[in-house]
Amino acid sequence: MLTQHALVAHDPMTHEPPLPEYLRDLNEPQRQAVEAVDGPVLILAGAGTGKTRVLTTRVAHMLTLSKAYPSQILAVTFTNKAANEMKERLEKLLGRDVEGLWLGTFHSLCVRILRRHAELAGLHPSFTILDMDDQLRLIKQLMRAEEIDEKKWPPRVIASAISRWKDRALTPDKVSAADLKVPDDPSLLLYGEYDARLRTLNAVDFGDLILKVLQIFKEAPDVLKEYQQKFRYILVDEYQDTNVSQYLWLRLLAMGHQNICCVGDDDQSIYGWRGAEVSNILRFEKDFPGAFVVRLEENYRSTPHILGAASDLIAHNASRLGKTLWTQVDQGEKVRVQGVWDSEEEARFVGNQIETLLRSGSTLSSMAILVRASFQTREFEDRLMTLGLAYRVVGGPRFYERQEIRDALAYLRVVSQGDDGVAFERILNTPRRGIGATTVQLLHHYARVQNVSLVAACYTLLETDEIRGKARTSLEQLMRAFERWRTLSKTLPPFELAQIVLDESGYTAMWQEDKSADAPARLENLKELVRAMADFPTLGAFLDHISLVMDVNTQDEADRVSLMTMHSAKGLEFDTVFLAGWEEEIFPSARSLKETGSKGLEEERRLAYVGLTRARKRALITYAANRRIHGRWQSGQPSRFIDELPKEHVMIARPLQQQVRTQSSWTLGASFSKEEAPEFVAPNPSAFKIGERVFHIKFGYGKILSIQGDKLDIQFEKAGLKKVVASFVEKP
DNA sequence: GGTGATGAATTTTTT
DNA sequence: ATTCATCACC
Repeated sequence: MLTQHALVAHDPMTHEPPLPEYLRDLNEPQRQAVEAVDGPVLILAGAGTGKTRVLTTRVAHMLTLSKAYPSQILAVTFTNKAANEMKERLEKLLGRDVEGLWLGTFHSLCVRILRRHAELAGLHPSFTILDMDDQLRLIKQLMRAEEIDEKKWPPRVIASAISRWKDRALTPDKVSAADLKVPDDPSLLLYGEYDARLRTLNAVDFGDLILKVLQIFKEAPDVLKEYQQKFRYILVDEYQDTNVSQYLWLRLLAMGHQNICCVGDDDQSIYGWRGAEVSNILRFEKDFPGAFVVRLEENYRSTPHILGAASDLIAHNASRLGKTLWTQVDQGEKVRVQGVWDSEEEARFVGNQIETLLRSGSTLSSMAILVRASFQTREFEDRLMTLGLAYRVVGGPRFYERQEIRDALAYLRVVSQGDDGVAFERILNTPRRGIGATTVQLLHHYARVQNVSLVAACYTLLETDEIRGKARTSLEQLMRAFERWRTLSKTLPPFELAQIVLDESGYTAMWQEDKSADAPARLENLKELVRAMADFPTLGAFLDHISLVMDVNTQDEADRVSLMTMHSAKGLEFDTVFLAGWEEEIFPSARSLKETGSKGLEEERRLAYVGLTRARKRALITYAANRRIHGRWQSGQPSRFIDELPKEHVMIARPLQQQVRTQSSWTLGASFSKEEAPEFVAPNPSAFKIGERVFHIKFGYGKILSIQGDKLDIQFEKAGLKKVVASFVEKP
């Protein structure tokens, strides 16, 4: 079925069968992991040990040996990014396109299966997929109907409880009321109602995608058998991140042949809070007796100092399988720890370090600032902006989660699926067309009583006199518009239809008339949405795509510093990594400790491990004595993780003290008393003098009028008087 | 039914 | 500090 010529190189010196070329570049454990094609295999792949390479090579190997057709291989990842990367690298390895491989996220693969067998799960194949925002709306509605106090039971908390149950494959009937800690906890009641509501809406949420397929596998043995036979080989990436449902799903599929290969790293399990079970990877050998376990421990990414620091840190965790990363590269720099006065100074310090590195020839894109929580990126953004350094925030608010995009999509969902009540309600009165809460309530009431969709209720009630006045005319107009758009959708390409819908509905006009500062950006986003739709043949295909891929691929090649949380940094690497905000309460996060205790602490520590191991050459940890939280200044202590770092791999600098402080304002932690003097650049005092002639990259030549710290007032010859940052001007 | 003011609560991480 | 919800008033 396949030719091997291109991939096999003969070695005339030995009598061994020739080794395919792709195998020769692997180290011994990697090669073992690739060649153990049959039976259960667990690959414990430490950070930077060539995990993706092993996975892709393994698939290539199976195809080369004609072990299976592409369509008989199931490869599961957690993110769409990982799936795409795997596909690209596989095709590069094989030198051709691979068609028919079942490669994707758990969720996207489940959609594919579920669309095919929807009726078996009590769904129509056109079911819609709700995202978190939809879920929350729905739960709020149910809570209002039940008159449950939203203050006492925040809908977000209820939603997350439901999701956790689904992660653990617990349907409402399997949860016992005794599991609830507080007696009047309405979560379980709402879970039941929520699921019932989803059924009438012909909708599923993310958790359901796995759960419904699981249900089909259990209730329809012939369907399960079909897939068991179809997928002769199963590969799973990031196995430490699987939840119980996903685990059960995999077990059912692998039950017969046991040809399942899971790759993961228990030390990088950082998604316990959304249902991931480290125990899945810890007990793999019990689940699949006789499993072949390989450890990938040779690290190709970081220096020994970085690995040493990370290894000692993670050794403080009790529940782990244990690995020792090693590397052949030279020592390099020690991991540095720097205390600063407050979060503003932290941003200044990191900014200065970046500039220093730039001067020594580093690029911006070789650096990243990693934080615990996304709100921490803000101060760095401000600082980088001031310094005129290009940056990119990775994993921030995502394109398809923006309000205007979700509104636009709601219109399209109603056009595509006339009975999508969630979407319909969203845009019923957006833009304002005089359909207020009273009317919506009326529609809801009727829909619930008659057990029909919101849209159907709308049609029926329009035939009566229940709705009058402005609401009536608006509603009639809207329904007619939808019918027209629906007709158009049969002939027009999706992006043209979208443009018409947005214009005729008055949605575009709504933002055009909006005078707020972000209105132009929103209009731009809407244009971008229409552009993105051009790649899709049908509206349905587009909607399915975006409900799973909530982000747009931005292939931004520009040279920028990356700014992100440690969670979103997983899988990435940079020459230099700044690890900011290593303070108690922040990192480890107080909330994490409060909610899950020592288990939470271990997960935080793994997060620290992930953060550190992102660095190839340099890691610089900072902590601030003071930080503004919710607008209030609060003081903090250095993170316990700093104390856990081994002295031989770390250099702890004396905290920077930019201004004179009273002794009470800043006490050195016990571990910071015996340090060497800071050897890095402190925020540089201005090297300029008043009256000096300087050059600014944007404003040209000018004369310094006054100096305040690192800020200069300069009278530019062409640009006039400006206040600029000292680091941005130079002596001519 | 819409608008604007006031007051409270919020912040981990995301497929 | 910002955002969100509720309430009084148009």
